Amino acid sequence: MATITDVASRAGVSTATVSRALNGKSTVDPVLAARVRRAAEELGYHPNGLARNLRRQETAVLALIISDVENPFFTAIARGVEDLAQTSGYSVVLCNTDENADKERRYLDVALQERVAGVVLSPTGHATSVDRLRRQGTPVVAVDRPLAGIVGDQVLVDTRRAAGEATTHLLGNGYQRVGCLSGPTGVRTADDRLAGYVDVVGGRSALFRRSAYRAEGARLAALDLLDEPAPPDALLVANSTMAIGVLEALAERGLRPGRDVGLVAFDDAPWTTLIDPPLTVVAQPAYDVGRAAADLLLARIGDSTREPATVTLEARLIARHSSRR
Amino acid sequence: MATITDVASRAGVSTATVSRALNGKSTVDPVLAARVRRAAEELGYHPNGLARNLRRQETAVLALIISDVENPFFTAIARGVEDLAQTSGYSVVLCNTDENADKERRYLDVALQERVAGVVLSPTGHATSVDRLRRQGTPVVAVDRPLAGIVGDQVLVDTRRAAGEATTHLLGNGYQRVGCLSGPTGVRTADDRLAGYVDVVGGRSALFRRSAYRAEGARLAALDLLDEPAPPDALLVANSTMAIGVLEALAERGLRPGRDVGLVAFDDAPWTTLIDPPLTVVAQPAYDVGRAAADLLLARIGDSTREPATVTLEARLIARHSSRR
DNA sequence: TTGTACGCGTTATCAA
DNA sequence: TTGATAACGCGTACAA
Repeated sequence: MATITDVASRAGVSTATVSRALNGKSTVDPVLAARVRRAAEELGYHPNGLARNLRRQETAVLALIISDVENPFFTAIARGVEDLAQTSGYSVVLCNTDENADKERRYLDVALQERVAGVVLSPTGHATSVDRLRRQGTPVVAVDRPLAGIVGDQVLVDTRRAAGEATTHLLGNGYQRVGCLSGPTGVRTADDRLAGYVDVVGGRSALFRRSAYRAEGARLAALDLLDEPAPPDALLVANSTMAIGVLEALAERGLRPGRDVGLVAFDDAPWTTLIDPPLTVVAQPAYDVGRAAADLLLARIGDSTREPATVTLEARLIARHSSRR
Repeated sequence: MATITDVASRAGVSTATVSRALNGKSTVDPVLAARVRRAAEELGYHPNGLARNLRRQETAVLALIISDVENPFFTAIARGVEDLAQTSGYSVVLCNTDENADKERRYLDVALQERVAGVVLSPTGHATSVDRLRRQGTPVVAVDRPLAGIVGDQVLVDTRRAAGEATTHLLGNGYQRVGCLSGPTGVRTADDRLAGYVDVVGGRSALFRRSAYRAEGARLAALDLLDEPAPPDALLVANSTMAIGVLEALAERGLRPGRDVGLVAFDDAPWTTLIDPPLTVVAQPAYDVGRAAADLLLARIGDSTREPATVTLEARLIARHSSRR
């Protein structure tokens, strides 16, 4: 693999000149510059990013650490982050933690060791520690869920309010016993959505189960709820992956969404309009969350002293047919 | 940020000893080793991966470059790659090219410049060039689609045969005019699936359209086909994203899957069992494709002289109700 | 077993 | 405008 030294000797100049010519920094004699470019071309020279970053003490890559690549909500965020980052010449690498604290820690280590320019993180849980990154000066912005006990940049969705609104919507459509299926305790979004639900129905009549943010867990939880002596006649479900499990559970019990059991789920996944009846959803502006996060991150990279910002975006209810009889 | 030098002076030893102690390579006096670890701990020392990789001329990260993060097929591959890579201590970073040749080129450059240990690539199209990577000695394995004109490791799915089988299945279920909706020309999987379809129906009676591997494109293409004077009474659709568009098109025309228009689509997306009627699919072993690719890549990293291997996995038809009347 | 010293490939500083 | 040279932080011959 050709190095800058090879190019230099081939062009008959110093490495310094090669560097200057190729980076277009300081001004270089056009003739020399052309010679250098030619030599580089002929040698198939590509600068070694490792050496460059080591020298410059910076990298043009952002790490995006999310908990589930298979969840459309997070992939939409990824596209948002990517699109904005690209405009500033940053590349984005995606790391999937699979809701696993160990993997998360490992990827945070990688981010630290590889000295990425910044990280966008959707923390798996309580135990997430970004201390080392912050100590080292690597900017971190939290998305979707806040970082426990840390003041810093973050982009959140007002999911509690949205959960309340969805519950009210169900009640308004004549359902009497609205239940809720939420994610794991300690995961902020799950806690918030449950809280928003409780805000409306009141603590005494709350009827809910919690499970992992997965289809299978939700299916079991839903079955459990439906088999109660006094089962719910409507369900608020905390994300679209769980919604899949809930729909399966309803099918197993021969219950029809809407008519038998009202349904509202978080996240406007692409398939929600395809099913019968179409699913009423709480659409989160995932793409915009991603863009906002990248925006905050880039701003922070540019100026580490600015005030930490919290951006809160609104979710909106899209009423379709699964929430009416 | 603490460096190895800081640790060395704090522990009262040389940097060489610190390096040895922390990497557990050569043998070090236990007492000194403990002192080193303690000093490192106190300083919050984390080795600089850039410097380390520069020195070692290697990195423990794999790049996975795919064309669509929002396609469950690719995310499943991602999990396969990741799971296998983890067992060997490699991290995986995901790059989304969005079916865009420019982005792809950019990410290939990043991979080259950052000197990743290897890359798993699902090439967007004809123009994909991995010459530079290969020249540099970075192993590349192609997944899903082969790299044009290159002999190298690859993991493919026998999608042509599967397309033929699906077509036969539709014909066998009494559909008379089976049509096909495939992806863009030049994308190997799209070409193959179309070819598999033509293999069965014969060139003269072929009734097909091609569009981007996207819902909207497929919707339009499906509408176009359905509005023909002699429209198809069954459709083979080349992926699950397109299937969404096709289902929308059918709904717009008031056509019911199965009864009015038989339907088989590639990829067993999570929602395919939720719709009514459940979608008959050609399930590709995406997760296994990912594992196999990582396996090949790791083997190649370990031994660059081994024979290039092509792994071909089989897809299987899952007959549900959208393909019968 | 430990330390000294060099080099990995760049870029930035300083003289010329 | 150009070139020699010193870092960046680490790992590893080689010598002690």
